Amino acid sequence: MEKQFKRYLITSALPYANGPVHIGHLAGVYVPSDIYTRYLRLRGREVVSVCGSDEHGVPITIKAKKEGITPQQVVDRYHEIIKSSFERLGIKFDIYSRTTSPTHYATASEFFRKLYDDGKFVEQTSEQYYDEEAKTFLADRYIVGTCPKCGNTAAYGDQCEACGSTLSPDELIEPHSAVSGSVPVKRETKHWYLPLDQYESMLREWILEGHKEWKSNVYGQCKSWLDGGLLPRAVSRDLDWGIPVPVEGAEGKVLYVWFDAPIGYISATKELTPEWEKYWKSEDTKLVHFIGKDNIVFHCIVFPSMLKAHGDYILPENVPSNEFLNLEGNKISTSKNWAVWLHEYLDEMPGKEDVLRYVLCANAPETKDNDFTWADYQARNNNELVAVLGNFVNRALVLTKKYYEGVVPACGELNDYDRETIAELSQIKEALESNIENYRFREALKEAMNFARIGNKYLADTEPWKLIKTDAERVNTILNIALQITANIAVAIEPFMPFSAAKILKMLAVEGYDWEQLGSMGLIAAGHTIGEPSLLFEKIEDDVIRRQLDKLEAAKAANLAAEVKAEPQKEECSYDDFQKMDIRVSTILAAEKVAKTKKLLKLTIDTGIDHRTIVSGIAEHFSPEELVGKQVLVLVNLQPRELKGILSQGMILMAEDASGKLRLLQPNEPVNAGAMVG
RNA sequence: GGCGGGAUAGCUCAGCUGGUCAGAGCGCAUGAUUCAUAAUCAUGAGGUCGAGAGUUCAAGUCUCUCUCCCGCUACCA
Repeated sequence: MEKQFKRYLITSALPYANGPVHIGHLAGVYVPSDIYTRYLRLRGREVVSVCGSDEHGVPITIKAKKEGITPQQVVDRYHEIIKSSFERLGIKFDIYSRTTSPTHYATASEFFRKLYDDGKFVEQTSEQYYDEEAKTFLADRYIVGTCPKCGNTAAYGDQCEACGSTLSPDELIEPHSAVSGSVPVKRETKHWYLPLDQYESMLREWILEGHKEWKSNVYGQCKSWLDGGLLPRAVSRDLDWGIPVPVEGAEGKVLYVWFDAPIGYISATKELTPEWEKYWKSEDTKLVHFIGKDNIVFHCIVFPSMLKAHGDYILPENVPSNEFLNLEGNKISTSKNWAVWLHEYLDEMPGKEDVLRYVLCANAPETKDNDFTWADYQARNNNELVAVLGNFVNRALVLTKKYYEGVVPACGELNDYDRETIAELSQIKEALESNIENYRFREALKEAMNFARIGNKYLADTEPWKLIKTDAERVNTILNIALQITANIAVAIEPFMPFSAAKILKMLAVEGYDWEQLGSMGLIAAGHTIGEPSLLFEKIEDDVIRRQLDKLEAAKAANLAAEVKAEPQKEECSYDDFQKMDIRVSTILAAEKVAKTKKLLKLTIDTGIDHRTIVSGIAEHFSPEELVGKQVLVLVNLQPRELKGILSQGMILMAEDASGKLRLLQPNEPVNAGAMVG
């Protein structure tokens, strides 16, 4: 039941244009998709690979505001950096477009309009915060106020960056607009929703029944969502940065970024070729989305629903999705500058494009999160690329130079060992193909390297440097085979390491080959003169690695310094204000975890005034047992609030250090419960 | 808390529908070798396959419970 496809359409997740691309993006998405695409091209398949910058969404507007420039300037800057660094690494898309392109505006608008006209959306009016002064609706991110948890006065409506809490604007104390500073009011606004629930049975059948071969992480994630039941999702936002909703009376509204971004794949194809429809609308096209695990739901649930709602489009045949790559044991973080940025790598490590491609593929997070370390990078370069691959190519070429002045000797009669070696090569070809076609690039790369391993073994076993003195005739055959293997390597590694493949071809002074020629012993004709040998890879010394590690250390130190910096003093308050707060020393009498929560503890405390219940989000910091009997400071006259159905009457006071750890505040010696603090 | 993914030699990982599946690469040790970027080739690791129980003639491979890591999710005052 394996389907036959006439052509391939490969998409790679659109990088978000609020920062450059780092090794995590590469290992997760772009290196695999490039390998796959190059392989298909080598095989002569009809293939189109599209990508582009995702340039809408709130974070970009925030970044622009922060830097005092326009969103367009932000995306222009990063689009250029991303695009050129991809090119320099040899990530070769047929088109790298962007979602601010006119074609995309038109395509996304038409797409929305078609769904709208066909009645595929549900319209719903809800209350959202509105800034009357700036005359604009406010995204959660644009509402600033005091964090109800940690007291940070600069918490955002969706999150407090000081304590990491996820918030909603309703929770903020004294919310005000980040745009004008005025107090936002709630106002009704209309939005369009895509009723995902209507596509549930289609998705179930398509994924759960039809695509059991998908990677377990992808399949599992989809199943989880489908089993949980799908809800309608809003496809529009009140924002002025994005593609305007193409409907009467929708002024000030734009397409929500996740709705417009995947359509970017379609727009890019449109820009590339007038024949774009045959890629998107014929059943004999194999559509493959390369993404990271954070994108599974959009590409497997949401986008397919959109495509289905539209009606004309095919659905992806597979959605190979990688896990995350860590860096030196820590999560890669853009905001903490804990990353290896591609454009910086290219500047600092010139000529080492393939080394990075190799390491990222060999250590790709295909089944679970993986760790990138510079020590591993160095080891793989020195022990694998230099010692196995580079060395073999060098041996074959230097021997040819030495014994035949660079003229390829003729192949004589083969002996059994020759035939065995050659047979092994075709076996590798098959393994290589099946691994790539099943998106197992790590394994495939290992197979490609086996060409060089076999070559090294062949030379060691046949010992031409000895035979040259006794049986020069035999050496002709040996070196001919060694050179054929070298040419084979150029073909086998091209998808993974295109620069090195080209370098080998140049040293052999030959043009390129087709994938189908892989395994052949007739790639180089006898009598052909090869070019000058040079080193394919060079050893990387410790000091180079040291510099990269130092750079990371510096980033870490800078971070720490920034974190330790105390929050600025809050606004002055009067003595009366302070007096309003009734803080008491209290004793914890009992503590238990609140069912179905991870962070909440239900505490029974003796305030001296009474025994009461407080629910506190500290379960990740303290076990119930260790709290019982402890004295703590409690704000007892805080307005009670219901949490998980339990009425919480007060707040335990805590101190939080830079790492986010909580500490209890206690009197230095026990005092009676109910003692006033002030 | 719910859900998903992961846990296999020092390191990075293969092991599909249960019975040569206890493996590969790197590191390490010993030997061989010198054409080659002190590169290569051969041999070796005795890892209770996260823990425990179960199904089976037979379990990394299936079932259950538990632990730890990573995500997603949840009304973190």
